[in-house]
Amino acid sequence: MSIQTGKLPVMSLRYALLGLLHDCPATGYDLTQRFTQGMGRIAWNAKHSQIYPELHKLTEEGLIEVVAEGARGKRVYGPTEAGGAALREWLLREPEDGTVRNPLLLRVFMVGGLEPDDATQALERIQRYANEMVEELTETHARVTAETAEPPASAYAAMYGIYSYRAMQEWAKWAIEEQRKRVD
Amino acid sequence: MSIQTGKLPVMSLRYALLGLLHDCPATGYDLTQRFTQGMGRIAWNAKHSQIYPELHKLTEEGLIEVVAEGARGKRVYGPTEAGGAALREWLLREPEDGTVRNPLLLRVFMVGGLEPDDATQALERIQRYANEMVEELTETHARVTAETAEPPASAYAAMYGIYSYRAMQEWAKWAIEEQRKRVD
DNA sequence: GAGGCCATGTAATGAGTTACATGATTAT
DNA sequence: ATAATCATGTAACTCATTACATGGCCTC
Repeated sequence: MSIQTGKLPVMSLRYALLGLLHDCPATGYDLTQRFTQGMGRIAWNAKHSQIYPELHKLTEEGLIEVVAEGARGKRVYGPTEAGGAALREWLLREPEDGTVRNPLLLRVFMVGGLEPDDATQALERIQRYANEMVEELTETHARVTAETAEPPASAYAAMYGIYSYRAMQEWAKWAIEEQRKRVD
Repeated sequence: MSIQTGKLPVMSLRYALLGLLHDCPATGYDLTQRFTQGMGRIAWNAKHSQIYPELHKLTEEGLIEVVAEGARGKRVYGPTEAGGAALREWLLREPEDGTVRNPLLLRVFMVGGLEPDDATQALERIQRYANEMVEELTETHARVTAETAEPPASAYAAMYGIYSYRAMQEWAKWAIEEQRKRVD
């Protein structure tokens, strides 16, 4: 039993990869796609240039392994026993809340820097954006749940997105109302 | 008229700083506090080690200036005309949606990697966490709006947090229900 | 055979965190 | 006096993005 002295490194990317591979074995290319289409929009993103080296490290450490090979140097990875254990251990750990980052929100919280009319327009744009995202994610969720029986990370992510963009709509409505009050 | 070839650098930090200084002139120390207490939890965070150098750069570029000095080398910054213009320009720009990052969500979307019981417990923990956040942010919002007349970035951020953590509660309820279905 | 997608990798640069470092002021 | 908070800064390191680079496979 070891005593925790310093902080654990975050390294969420490796757990993101372990989690995605747990849902379904995949190539680095597949994982890149899944990031940009699914979870990348909601919780975490990574580019192939970061994914490939991380897959190598995880393989060296025995947390994942090549489960199939194919044309064009294709390598399908899956988690090992140790990898599954590492994932579970991370999931059950008390979640220290790491850094949150959302450039879109940063932008809208700054509307105080605009003239009231411009601010209202910016907020209305947010409403429209939230509408679009709810629609898009509703489709995504339907597609993802149709494909697989169990709800994997992407289904959870899509549904979370639906709830949270609805919240964004409500917030924008509230904020527009606030703006209206300020003008009067 | 120039044609955009490459991508614009993101540099959200500088706009975060410009926005916060627009709400109210502040020192690097103040800004650090505001990040960790307010918006840092919801949209963007930065440490003093990143803030101070950026304040220097912004000063060199004439976007902010020292509006007051005090004891202990204290320097209060405020935006210049050019800084205000740069902020407005950024706010009105079509928002390309930059990378979102939320380690907490990443974690909960991975509950597929757990046994049903453990998954349910993890989701219940999320519910409790969301409850706490709603309470905390309700207080924050009340305090922030009491202090200043106009709603600045921190008030918007707090209210957004309230809506979005309520969404998290609803999502967790849904996810727990899904888990229950899987067990049957 | 040409264009698009699949599939992998590395190098250079930029952004962010942790750790190191210092010192004045204020409250107890 | 001594601890907490105010206030600033730099250096080393890690993490993430962009750009560079290559080549096979598949469809039209």
